[in-house]
Amino acid sequence: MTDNTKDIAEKKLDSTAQEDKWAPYWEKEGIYHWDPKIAREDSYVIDTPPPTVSGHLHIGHVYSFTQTDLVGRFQRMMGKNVYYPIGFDDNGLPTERLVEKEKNVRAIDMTREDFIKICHEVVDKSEDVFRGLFRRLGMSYDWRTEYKTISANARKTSQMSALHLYSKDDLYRSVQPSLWDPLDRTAIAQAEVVEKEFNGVMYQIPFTTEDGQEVLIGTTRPELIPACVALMCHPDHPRAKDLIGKKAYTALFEVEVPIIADERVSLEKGTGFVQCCTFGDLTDMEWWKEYKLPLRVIVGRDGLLRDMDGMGGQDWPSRNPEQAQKAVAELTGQHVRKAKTKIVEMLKEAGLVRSENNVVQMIPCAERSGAPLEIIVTPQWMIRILDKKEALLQKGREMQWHPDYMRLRYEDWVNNLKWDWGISRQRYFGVPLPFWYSKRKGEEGKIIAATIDELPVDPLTTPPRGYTMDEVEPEKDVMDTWATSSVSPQIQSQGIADGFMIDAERHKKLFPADLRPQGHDIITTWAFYTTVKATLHQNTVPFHNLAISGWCLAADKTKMSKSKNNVITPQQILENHSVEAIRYWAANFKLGRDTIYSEEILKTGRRTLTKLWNASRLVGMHVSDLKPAHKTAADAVAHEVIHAPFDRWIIGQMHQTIETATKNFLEYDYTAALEAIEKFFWKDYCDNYLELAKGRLY
RNA sequence: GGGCGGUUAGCUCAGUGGUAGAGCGUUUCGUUUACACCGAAGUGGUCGGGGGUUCGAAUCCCUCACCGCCCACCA
Repeated sequence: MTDNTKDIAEKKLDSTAQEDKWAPYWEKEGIYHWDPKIAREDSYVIDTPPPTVSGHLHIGHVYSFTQTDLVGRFQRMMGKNVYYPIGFDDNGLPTERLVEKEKNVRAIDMTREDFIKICHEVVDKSEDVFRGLFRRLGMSYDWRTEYKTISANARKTSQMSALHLYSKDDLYRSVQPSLWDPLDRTAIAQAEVVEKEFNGVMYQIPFTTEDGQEVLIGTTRPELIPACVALMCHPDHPRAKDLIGKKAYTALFEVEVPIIADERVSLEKGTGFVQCCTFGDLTDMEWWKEYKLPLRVIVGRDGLLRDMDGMGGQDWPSRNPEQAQKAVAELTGQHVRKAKTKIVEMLKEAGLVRSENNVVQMIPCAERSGAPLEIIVTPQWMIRILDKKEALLQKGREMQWHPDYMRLRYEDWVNNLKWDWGISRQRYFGVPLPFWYSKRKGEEGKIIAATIDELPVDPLTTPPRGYTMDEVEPEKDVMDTWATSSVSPQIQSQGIADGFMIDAERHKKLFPADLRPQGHDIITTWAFYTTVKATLHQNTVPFHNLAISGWCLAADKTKMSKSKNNVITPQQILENHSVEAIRYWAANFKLGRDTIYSEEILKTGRRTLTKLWNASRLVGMHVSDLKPAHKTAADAVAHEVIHAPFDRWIIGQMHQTIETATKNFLEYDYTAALEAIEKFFWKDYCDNYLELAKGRLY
């Protein structure tokens, strides 16, 4: 008996046994291997999302990754040489937080070296679990391509990207106000900001003008009064004419500031007057830049108030230096939140709180730590994107988005960009920025960039060519993980741009990719940043198609979350359902659509699998001894072996189904393909054809 | 505050101008030598509300409501 006939003799389908049986064969035969010798036009390149190693894979991964696998398998069936890699995004802040939690340590309490060592241990362990799950799910990856964003090759590619951008002045270092997370003590990018609701208090506080008039400002951040550099007023305010150009004195500190008119001050909200501080929010920053106001930064990297010594001196002239210094002494070293309470007390004592109203405010916070953000002035590495909005929009239009409306999220984001892309992080486990600062006489502070052949490099341990470690100050910052994952197509294709190539031949075959599959939650990060990099490096799109998948939601249509105790893990489903049933479930929902986890569909999946199995058994029972004289049905028809009208009918139906399913699949509509195939198989083939065929058989 | 998506049978979802669909559930009947089930027939919907365009609207336009997501510096 052959293996096949043995299978047929098995009455009941045992999916797991079948998987275990076939997996080694697929592996051995390299069924899913990409062949570098085959031409680009006969290939199909997928830029698989490398899952972030920051916890466990969730059911959403199973959902979306399976949807991509369907497309990959379809392209393979179309005869394409499919490049379908898998990687892990295993560095950066999310990973650090996982490590800190799992090992109960804090990065700031240990040496960088020790921390990185622990990081590697934790991610290796997590990745083993990820690998096991992906294999179990039947993902048709070419496992030879497996990469990590912290691997030597990824570090090299990522640093090469930095060097290329630096060489054309699209990457620059500058000391400027940037978004700062005081809890994780690092700069963050615009995409990592989330608005959170807080109950705050709006205070009305009087400033006085040089001629003794009182001007009430509205503020929810009185602790920033010492950082005030101007008093802003709307030009149409009834008092504007009289006040503009005059000097004002801040409350309590009595520091002299100019009164400036600007339309960004609202006449309706607050008092019509607002203090401009360095920095309370983005508008402050805009005013500071536009009116070339002085810098009075009083919030430190740890969120504590500091550096107010100049208060009352020449730089910060105060009418009442003694009172100012007293207040400074009280506030210095306090956390912004405590400082707020403290200063309100002091203001009240001085009779300077005219009103207070409870308000609900939306405050920008760090996505990862949840801490309210500060805008502080630090040296950071930025990628120039604000001047390239039009090019980025154009690239967005050159790519096919599935579904198409997801493009709007991208465009909306690009249109609303407010900051260049900050990529430096004051953290530890990440790809180092490949730069040093010279300490040599005559070139102190000069930035020294690594050369390509030195990559990957860790500036902390290796000096630039021609220098000793003593002659340079290494850059300590690492890159944000998006700075690296945004070159995933380039990591795979081993090249960045002309002159920045690791393997030019391979690059030609794999870049741009055909497909980027990803979730809609990271359009403004991964899809956006990858497009930025491809635009800046090659002035091309990074991929031709985006397949945007939805989320798997809990039964109450909300996101699964531990706090709500409504999480269903991949392991749980795998215990109760076969992989095929799970794949069937994932195939039932269109791209971009969120779905509610449904046992019903899984049951239908199992039923369908059983039906397939049994139909094969029926056919196998009767044809196992046949040695077909004709390879294809069309052949057999031509030779009049198949002559009955119902034979011809089913063959016709099959061809029509193939045509429909192929058309659907080419449009990334695997759901419609499934529907067509399912109808053909169940209704036409089983219910009609096989039932009729029984009359012939028995 | 702006944008996007959704709202279709009890449930999960298809359906983008031409007589309302699938699967599950449910009802009845039939099968039990491919099918811890399978088959046949049936039940079930004024397609979220209102208005408009059209010979004709689930589908296009306007408006409202609710749900979800994305975005937003309002002191």
